[in-house]
Amino acid sequence: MASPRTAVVGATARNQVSRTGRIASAPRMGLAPSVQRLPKTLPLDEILIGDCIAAMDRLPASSVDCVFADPPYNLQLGEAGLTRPDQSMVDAVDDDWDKFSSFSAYDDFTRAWLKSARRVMKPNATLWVIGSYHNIFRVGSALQDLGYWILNDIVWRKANPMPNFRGKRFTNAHETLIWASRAPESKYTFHYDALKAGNEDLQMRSDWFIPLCTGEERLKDEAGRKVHPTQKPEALLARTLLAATNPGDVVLDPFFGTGTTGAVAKRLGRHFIGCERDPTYAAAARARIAGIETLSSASLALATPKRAEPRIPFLSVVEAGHVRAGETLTDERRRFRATVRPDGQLSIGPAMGSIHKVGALVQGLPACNGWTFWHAERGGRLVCIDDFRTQMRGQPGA
Amino acid sequence: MASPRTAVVGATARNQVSRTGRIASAPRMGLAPSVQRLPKTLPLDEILIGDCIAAMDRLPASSVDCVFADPPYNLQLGEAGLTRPDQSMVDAVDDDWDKFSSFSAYDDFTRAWLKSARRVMKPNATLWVIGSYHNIFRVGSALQDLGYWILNDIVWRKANPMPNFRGKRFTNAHETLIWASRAPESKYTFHYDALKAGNEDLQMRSDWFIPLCTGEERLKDEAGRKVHPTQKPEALLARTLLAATNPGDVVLDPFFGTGTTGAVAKRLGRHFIGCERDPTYAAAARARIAGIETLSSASLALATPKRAEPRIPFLSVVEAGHVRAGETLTDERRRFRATVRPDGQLSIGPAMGSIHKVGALVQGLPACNGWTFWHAERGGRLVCIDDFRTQMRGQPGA
DNA sequence: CCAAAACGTGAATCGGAGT
DNA sequence: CACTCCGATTCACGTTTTG
Repeated sequence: MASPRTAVVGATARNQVSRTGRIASAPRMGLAPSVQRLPKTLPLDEILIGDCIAAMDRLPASSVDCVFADPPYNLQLGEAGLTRPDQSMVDAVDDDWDKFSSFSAYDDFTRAWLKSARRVMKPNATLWVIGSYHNIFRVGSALQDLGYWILNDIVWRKANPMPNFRGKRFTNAHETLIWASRAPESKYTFHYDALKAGNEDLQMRSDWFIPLCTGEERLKDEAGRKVHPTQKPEALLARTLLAATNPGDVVLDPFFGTGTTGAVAKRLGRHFIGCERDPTYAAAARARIAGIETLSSASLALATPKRAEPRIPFLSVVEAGHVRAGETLTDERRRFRATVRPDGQLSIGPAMGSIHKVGALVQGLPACNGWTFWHAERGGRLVCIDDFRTQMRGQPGA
Repeated sequence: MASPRTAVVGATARNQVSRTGRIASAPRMGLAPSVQRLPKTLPLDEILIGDCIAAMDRLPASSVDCVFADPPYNLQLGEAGLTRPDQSMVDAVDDDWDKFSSFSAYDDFTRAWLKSARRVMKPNATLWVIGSYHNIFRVGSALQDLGYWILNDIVWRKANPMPNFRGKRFTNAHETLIWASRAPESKYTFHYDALKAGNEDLQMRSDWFIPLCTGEERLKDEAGRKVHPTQKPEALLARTLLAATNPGDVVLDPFFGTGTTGAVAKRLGRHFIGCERDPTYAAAARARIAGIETLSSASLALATPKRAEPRIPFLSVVEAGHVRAGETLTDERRRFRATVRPDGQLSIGPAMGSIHKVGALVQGLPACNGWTFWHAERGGRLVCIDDFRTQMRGQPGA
């Protein structure tokens, strides 16, 4: 999948970034959000304090490559609180930021931030949202209504979920992420090959098994209390960013919290822009991210997908002498035979055409990849003509 | 959880049912739906031909214990069709019943049938709906808006999903079920202990690993073609009905199709009411259900699901921190060295790939089990990376 | 007759560059 | 924008055919 190199604003922003990942970012002067000026350059690797909708509305349009959002879940917990079997209290999410008066109010909020985010996204950008059954259906519907195009829903299967203490329901052992492009026609980034290779050469599925954020990774204050109630595991963010962004890309997180998106983005050589209303969360995030080191560019380099490699015409393979004009090619099982012409076409009887056309013709199929279909005899063995192409690609200047 | 014994109409209906599962049902005379009379008794273990909304509106209020619904998904597939890598065509769901002109039209349809179903449900009844990312967010939002109370969202993880043939997305390897009670105050049925006992004494989680409906179970016509494009596996229905209904309960399925709900209900000693528009589907369902025998009440207590052996990708081992990105792995004799990448691939010089591919490459072999070949240094000793995988398998739910 | 290989298939929102 | 052409792309099962 090609990265969206053509988006003008984003390309400009990225070109300001040095190879080391250090960039000259727009100064933040501690002004209240309402009087901050429209930034001429993107506030890269910064945390914008204040309401995320206002903050996003001040960013230039079409300027970020990806959005990761972990919005309030609109949990509808009773007043009484939940107790464990030993009568201890469960530290539930009861923060003010998770209070909405109704589904309608939550919908208004959801549509507003999704709309603001969409303006800031480049045409080929994608967005991730995570949620639970309390809010994810509202979010998904809003996404579709606003013109986003859902690419996958992803299930984060928790290795160690909180049990259901009352025995009244199934253990709530997963959360849902929605991955969507800005529009149906977006040419989004997806590192299919890298994900497949990291999954023992099988396609990565829509169900991911990842532990909760606990232990060392979980941010705690001086008293040992968790700083944020819903801190997400870095592994989850890492998989999303590895899949859907390139090194140097800009990732926007409207609900930055304690900065997991920023931490992972920095480690993986991506840039982030965070919005966070709570200065305490933002301060924790800033300190956390300062301690992160970017991995070496060597370990971040992506495998080049086949379709991005330079195109080599079959004629060049003939011209280079790997295959000779007049020679006969066959398929792997020697069922069909065709003759190589000096102009790089194949002929079989009166029919003539490209390696693909003739391959399709003899098999009676609508299409065929001639590179993998046709073989030449070399020392008594059949060699796929794609091997010659691979060989030529290895040569500099090919 | 108490079963809804108090609901008056349902109790009456249930008392008419003999122990054998044979019941004296209201006569169906092949009348068109519009002239059928309001049944005085529930049409138990019957299939009502025609539009499900009209059919449900003719049933008495507060009369069923559970609803299972597999509505149209509103897939929005392109004109072109999808080909597999071998150029054969994918047999897509292109039936008329899955065609809607817009999200708005689909929403209207969804709200209408959910509203009709809710009237027929007893106060303590629950409803299951299955869907994919195409429709499930619309369904979930509508549920919430109509006053249903979501209890869980359940992920059906498919053992053998269709792959993504173009390498453009994550393999769509799951579907989502929503389980909701009629209202927040419903005292619904949930067989917590039975499910736990059938799950190696662990609480049943919200992610279920179940194979597709294939082989013998899949209904075929004389020509060997599948009768229905989206027949659901009986194992899926069995788990929902075992969890949320009691023997003798009445289960309503507004989109009966080829009758999986009816077949499983009968086998498990529950009653069904099916609505189906297509007489061909209904006829197939009727024949299918006639061949089902109800299990003995003794064996009903034992029906339990199995847990699958987890496959753990190397990426998960990296994400879990057992192996660090950037770390060097070697073989047992320290002849070869490779670097771990954050996406779960290994790299060695310019070459890169899965643990298996790179293991094969350095040894010059056609294949290699990377799990047993590669080792990490831990406290001066080499530890096989397979040990980390074994460690992770110990986690419940993996 | 048995083992191995080949074949069929499942709710799918599944190109992109060049002309 | 429409059209042409290159050429990349699949996993787990169950069934059927081949050796």
